[in-house]
Amino acid sequence: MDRYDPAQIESRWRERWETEGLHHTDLSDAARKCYCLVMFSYPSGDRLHVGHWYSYVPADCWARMRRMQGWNVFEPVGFDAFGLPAENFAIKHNAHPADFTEKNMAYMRTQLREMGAMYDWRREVVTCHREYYRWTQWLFLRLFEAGLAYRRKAPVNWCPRDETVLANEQVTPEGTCERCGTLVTKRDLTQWFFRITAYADALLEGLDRIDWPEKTKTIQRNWIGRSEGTEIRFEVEGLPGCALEVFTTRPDTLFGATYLVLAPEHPTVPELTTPERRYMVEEYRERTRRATEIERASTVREKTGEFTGAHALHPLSGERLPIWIADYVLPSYGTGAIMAVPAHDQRDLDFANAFALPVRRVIAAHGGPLHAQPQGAAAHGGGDEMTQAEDAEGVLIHSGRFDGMSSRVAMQEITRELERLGSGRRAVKTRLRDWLVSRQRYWGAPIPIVHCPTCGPVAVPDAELPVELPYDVDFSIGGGGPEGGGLSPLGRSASFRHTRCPACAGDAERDLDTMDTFVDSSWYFLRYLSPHDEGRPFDPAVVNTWCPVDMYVGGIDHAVMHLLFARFFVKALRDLGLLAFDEPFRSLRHQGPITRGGAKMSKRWGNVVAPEEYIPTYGTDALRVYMLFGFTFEQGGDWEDSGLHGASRFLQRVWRLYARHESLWDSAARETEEGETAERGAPEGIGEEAGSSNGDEPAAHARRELNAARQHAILRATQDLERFAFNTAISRIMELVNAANAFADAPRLQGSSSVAWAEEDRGLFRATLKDLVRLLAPAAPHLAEELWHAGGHDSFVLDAGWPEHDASAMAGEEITIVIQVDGKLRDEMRVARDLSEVEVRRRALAHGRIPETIGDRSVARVVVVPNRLVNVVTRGSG
RNA sequence: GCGAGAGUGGUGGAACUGGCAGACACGCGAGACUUAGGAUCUCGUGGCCUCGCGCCAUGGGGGUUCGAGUCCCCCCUCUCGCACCA
Repeated sequence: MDRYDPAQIESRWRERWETEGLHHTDLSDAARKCYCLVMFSYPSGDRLHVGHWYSYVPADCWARMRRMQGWNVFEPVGFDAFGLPAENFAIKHNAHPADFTEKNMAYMRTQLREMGAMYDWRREVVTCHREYYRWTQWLFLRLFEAGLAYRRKAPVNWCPRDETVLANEQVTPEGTCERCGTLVTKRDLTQWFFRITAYADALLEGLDRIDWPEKTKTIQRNWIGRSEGTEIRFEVEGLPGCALEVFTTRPDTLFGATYLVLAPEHPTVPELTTPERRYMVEEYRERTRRATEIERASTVREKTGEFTGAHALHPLSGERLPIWIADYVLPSYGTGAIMAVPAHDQRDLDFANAFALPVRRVIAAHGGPLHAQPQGAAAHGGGDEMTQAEDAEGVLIHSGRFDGMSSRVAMQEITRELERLGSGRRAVKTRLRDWLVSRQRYWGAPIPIVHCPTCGPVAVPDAELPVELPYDVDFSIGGGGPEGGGLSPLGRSASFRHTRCPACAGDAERDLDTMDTFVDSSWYFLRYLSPHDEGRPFDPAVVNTWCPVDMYVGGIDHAVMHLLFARFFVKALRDLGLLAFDEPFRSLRHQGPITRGGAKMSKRWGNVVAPEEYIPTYGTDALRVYMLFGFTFEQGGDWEDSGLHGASRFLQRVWRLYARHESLWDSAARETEEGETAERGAPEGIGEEAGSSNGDEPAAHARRELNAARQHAILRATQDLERFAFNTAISRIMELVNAANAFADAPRLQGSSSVAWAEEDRGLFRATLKDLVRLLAPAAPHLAEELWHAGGHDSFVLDAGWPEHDASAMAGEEITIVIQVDGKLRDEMRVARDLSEVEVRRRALAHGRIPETIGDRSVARVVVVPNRLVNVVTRGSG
């Protein structure tokens, strides 16, 4: 064996794997199927850097172990090729997104190949290809038919820079565009939505059945934001037939309501505003409209609002309640109107204090005396203004016949009473809004709808799909968007725009918007299973056996958005009878971010670490090992060249280990086929009675040590890989390398060549080398392949099976037991593993300096932790 | 503000249900081999000191326990999520 030359080894094996189709998965065999998926790449203009590798390499490492364990692993790859960044990049560089995307993907493919992952390239999926988006459109139409895709005019998020609407999920908590960072504004536009809110409960329920990080589930639960409460109807005084609906989660505080507040945008506001209040109200509404999301969402801001002049009538007490508008009530949540209970809601209290509105306590602390506070004691003007709302549940007071009830009971009783009067009902509200899917941009799948002046929106017949995205279109930004008198790019193409109505054959116009790219990525994992099927989006037979995806790896930045949308899609398709399962991703893992100089890698900062820079000198395997060993998977960390250097040194050390014992290792395959003992965990002389056969105690001892290291490595590396603890898995393998070197360098072998060793040593050592190369294979597949073949094997290491842990081989192992006296480490002793507690205790008390340490104190207690330690507890000195 | 998670050597990071804190590495130091070393190998490497089977050490302070990085309470710092959601 020559020097370790990764460049040469790696390209050679990658070619062999490719030509032999080693990574092609036979999907007809689903008996032990394992669908391992990574979030596919986005060819936006940046090439893949080590940050991308950091989700792909660990996923591949895990998948390789699964494959070696005998699973039929499917690991596909593809491109999320539509989308704004690609389009913006193309505009900036005066290119066409289609051309530029193809070019970019071509480069990324070579990058991905260099990574040495087990991708089945025959099943690549590219979302911007007509063969794919045809089915995206087809699926859109199924949702349309089912009423799950609909058009509606609504205030929507508008990104002025990208000139398109955005889904709520694409607006950051700061109110900026998730893609470009521009402040998002609101516009009233007619847009396409997917009715994801209809699946709020299903989306919540499904979370309990999937193996996802708790954090991610929490984020989704919060995003969905389900709350149960009561909708209450308030008649407006003097306006018969005009009633306001409010939503509250605290119907028990109904008698504490002292005014109502509507969102400024509430549609009833103009109708009920009195003439003398109209000017102020209109002005306030205008001011609100101009305010940005951030300004409005700020909780530290002073409360503002205006009185409408109108009054509502309390449904149970008949009391007159003033109706206000204020921007602390959001138009998009609940009914856009609230009953204000200042005594028991901080926001209402702040508002009441700002505008001198009355405060009435109606909930007393549990167990406290009823009517403890005289009516109006805390009311405004009483001198001692209430500043802290009492939002805890308790017992009702000042609530008529509901007095004395607990909040819990009163919620039900009051709701029941309102239902009886026809003034209310139980209701469930969610924070989740319907998913806005139309985009006023070019680079996406056209929405397959035709707008006919007589028939309205009509589906394009399936047979006419795809509605092809025209190539020759002016997709520049600057039209001003739908409100600026401009048209979305597709509108600028007359040939695209004008068509015939599929229903009445009259002149009609195509929908001019394209779909959000999250639609593309909501079903790509289904398409991977039959990417070339021309008759349907996916093959139900294959999809229903291979899904859900067994392991999905990607960043937590998609906790809402992609991961929520894909779940919705699968649930909707299940209900449409197209799928037999309803959760797409059974297990999910998030990698942490890889930074450089503490900052996220980006072209802008000029801190991108390109794999190509390192592969020629260090090799792919070193890069892979560094990615796996140098960080905690879920945490990520800062890139350090020195870490890569260390990983490379480790691989060199492995190489030298095999090179030094080349002659011995060379015969590994043959020896194994002879069915000798090496394959089993405990060759002759390893067991408890070891050494008795030839009386060579040091030799037997050395063999026991090596075998123990070997078994530990197998056990721990396997466990660690399974739980995505790649860094510790690699460290177990390093320990085994160290142990193997120590064994071979032992003085008793007098530096003799390993082929000259005793048969027992040779057998064990060969078996160890054989296990080692296989343990290493998921992390460093090229090197492992090379070594495997150097060991005389003809098959690929991927098909060599996974080393099996042999517990019996560890039985005779000698271990160290720590002896403490009163919790302090005082000595240690070597005993056989699993020695009885009684015996361990007896020996510990007599061991070395222990009796001396105990002195004349009496032993109160002896704690024995099996195979770990003994703690002698004394009872003071005598 | 609410919720979740995290604070461990010079660095990355280990430590399963409480059981030798710092595995495995990087870096550093000393030595060996070398014409040379940014190669390789060996040894050492948390702090302190009176250099001992010594003492102190897992953000700080209390507690439970034979025993606490791990469990409980209080505080500090950082990260993330939510943030007028009625």
